[in-house]
Amino acid sequence: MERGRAALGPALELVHTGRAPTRAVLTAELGVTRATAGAVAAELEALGLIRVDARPTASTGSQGRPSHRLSVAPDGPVVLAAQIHADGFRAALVGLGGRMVATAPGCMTVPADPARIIDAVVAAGAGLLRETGRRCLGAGLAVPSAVAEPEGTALNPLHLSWPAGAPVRTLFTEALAKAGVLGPGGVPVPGMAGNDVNLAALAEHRHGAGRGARHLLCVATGHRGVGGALVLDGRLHSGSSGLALEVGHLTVNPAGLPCHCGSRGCLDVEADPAAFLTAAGRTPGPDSSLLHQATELLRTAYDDPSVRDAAELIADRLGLGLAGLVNILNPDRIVLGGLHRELLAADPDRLRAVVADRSLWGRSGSVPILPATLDHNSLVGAAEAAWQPVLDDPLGVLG
Amino acid sequence: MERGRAALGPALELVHTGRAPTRAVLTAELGVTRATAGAVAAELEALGLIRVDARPTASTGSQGRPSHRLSVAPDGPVVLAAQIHADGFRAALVGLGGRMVATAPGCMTVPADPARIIDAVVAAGAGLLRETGRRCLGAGLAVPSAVAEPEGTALNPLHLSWPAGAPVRTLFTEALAKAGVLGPGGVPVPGMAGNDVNLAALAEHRHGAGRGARHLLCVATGHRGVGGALVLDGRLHSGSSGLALEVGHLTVNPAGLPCHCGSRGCLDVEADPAAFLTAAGRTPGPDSSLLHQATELLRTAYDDPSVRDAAELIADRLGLGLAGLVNILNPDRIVLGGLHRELLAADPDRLRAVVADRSLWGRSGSVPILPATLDHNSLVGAAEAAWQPVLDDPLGVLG
DNA sequence: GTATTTTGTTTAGCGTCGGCACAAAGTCAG
DNA sequence: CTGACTTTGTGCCGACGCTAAACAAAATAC
Repeated sequence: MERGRAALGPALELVHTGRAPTRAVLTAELGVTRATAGAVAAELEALGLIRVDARPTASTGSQGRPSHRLSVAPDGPVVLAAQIHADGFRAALVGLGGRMVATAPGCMTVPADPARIIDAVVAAGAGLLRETGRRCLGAGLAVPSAVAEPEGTALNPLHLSWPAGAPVRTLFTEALAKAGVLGPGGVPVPGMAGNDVNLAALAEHRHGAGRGARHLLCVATGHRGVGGALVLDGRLHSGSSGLALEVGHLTVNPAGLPCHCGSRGCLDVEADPAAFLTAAGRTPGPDSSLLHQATELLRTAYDDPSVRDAAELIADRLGLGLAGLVNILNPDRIVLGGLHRELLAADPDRLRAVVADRSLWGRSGSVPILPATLDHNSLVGAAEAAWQPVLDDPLGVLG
Repeated sequence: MERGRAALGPALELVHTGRAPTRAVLTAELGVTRATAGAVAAELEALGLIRVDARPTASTGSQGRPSHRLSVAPDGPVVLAAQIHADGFRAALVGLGGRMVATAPGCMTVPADPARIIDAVVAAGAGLLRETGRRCLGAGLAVPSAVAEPEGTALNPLHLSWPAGAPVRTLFTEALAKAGVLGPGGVPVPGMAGNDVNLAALAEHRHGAGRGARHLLCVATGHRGVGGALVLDGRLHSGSSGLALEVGHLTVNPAGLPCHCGSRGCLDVEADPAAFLTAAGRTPGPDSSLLHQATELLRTAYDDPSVRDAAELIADRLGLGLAGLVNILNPDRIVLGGLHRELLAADPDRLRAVVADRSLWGRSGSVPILPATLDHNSLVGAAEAAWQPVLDDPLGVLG
């Protein structure tokens, strides 16, 4: 009776990522018959997740009956996405397709303990849900720290002056229950928590510069330190305990600065915004503005030789680290975020040349290196994590 | 009518890896009903791949009807496995379960060009097939070089004095056709080719020290250089073009020896058998005996302070490299082969301590590091690669 | 010896999907 | 404008592959 139950998840993911604009291509992508694809689309529409245009698309030039366009339901359910960073937090409602429906930024003038700030960001999200009246199907939280699995604890939330091992997922889930954020069936939605760079990589893979990549490597800075993430065949690879891609301690300058990890010349201290500012002869400001300060300097004063030299120095070190990662992971695309995105924009060729030169197989076809393209990609990534159960089994969540 | 088609592959893999000793646990592992599991087992038995014991197992102590044991068919079909290394080649027939049915070693006194030696090893394998009269379902070849995908070319067969880019998979497939190695339907079997360490990792994961690991990292030496491999959720991760886990150029000694990659202090030149022999004050012999020479020295003269010191030096460097990999890959187990296996055996605690100390989260639960346990694991791994199509879809190959 | 537990088999039933025919809605050729 | 063609969407049927449930078999437990 209900046709196409197994294909329901894959079909939703295709529409979600914009790879199934019509039922015809959905049929081809799923490898099923038109009958099944039609039933799948009807089912997803009945669930309120996608929309099938009543009018066929305007003439495409090709002959044959025109297809009806598929798209995510514009006022379908959403997920609650939250991000905490050094200078504040941000809550948002995100629909399918990575569509940001509503956002609420928040400041944090004094460092707060994990429970307080997580409560605050959830309260902001719950407010958005009340204002918009949207159904909520899940919730995701991005934090600037490695998050251990399956415990859901933040292992190194250094930039938030939190205690190591803060149980962020539990706190998030409890805050959601307290705030009355209910999912299908009236039960509180479970909270997902993850590292911000990991989640940003997921977002870039689904909706940004990483679309279509099979093995996507992302490297990005916040204010301090360098983070990495890897998406393999569409799934985030976070290692056996969530701690993979801690790339900050690759050695990129053997005679460099000592690092808190015990070694010296780590990527973390040699290629982050603070390192760039120092190299350019500038005095780094407070931690919570390093990224902004570095980015502005790079954008406005690139003609200044000291800035240019510093940019090239940092780019060379980053290139060395990326080359090491290419030798180990062999990705087919690299996306850079934070300061590294700006370094790439300032001089794309230099960085690419260093990576090609220092990676073993660089000569025989180098890896494309692209800047991140999404605004708030960690936030969208938190939403992706929250959507994942729905994408895996729509009926299991909504049935 | 034909019951259990989707579960056929998973079921075969369970029996193949020894995780389904009876139909009862097969039922549980597959998550199907007893009826389906019984039909699946019957189908696999009819295909000649597994055997269902006629007599029930001896009393197990637990009550209830005793189960009939499942095992791989002792005289079922085989695959042709081949390995080429610096001092010769080896051909074998390998059945399901990693059972070596017949082997034929071969020497190579003078360096030969790829086509000649591949022809020779295939001829040896074809001879074994004629002698034993076994059905052949596939063929796999292990070479000491990165193998590019999808081209199937050997990119750095340095130890074989082959030209870089030798099309080993094509040569292998052609040799199989020439030698008349036929599969089901009388068509020549296709040849698979892969890096020896990669294939060894696959073998250790299925039948050796890596059994049950979710994310398995293998690191091993041959005579020169260091190789790595990663098995993720049971599948070999060889990157987007087959070049992943080229771990030989991690920096482990910033002030160390220059490497042909342009850097200095790479794992390749700092932690291979030649480096160990030099550190111990011994004169390295010819390339094709370095591993043997180093292993013997380590086994017989570990009381000699110079040997012990050298072993500890190399182990420390290896530990540094492994720690870097742990930070990036976060595996839940590490298996070491070649000289590294012996270093681990000589002093297990030292290596584990270095890795725990230098990896970021070592304190909160360090990664188990184990020695490889299979003889000829690259050869068995080549067989695993050849079996893969059968494990994925038995009917597609045999139906 | 009977009850209980666990395993294996048979049968019936049903859900899900492919195949096919048909309808719908456009372009193309004359 | 009309008819042929192409492509998309839908309804119906049948087959395949599974579950469920009852039954049978073979051991242990009391």
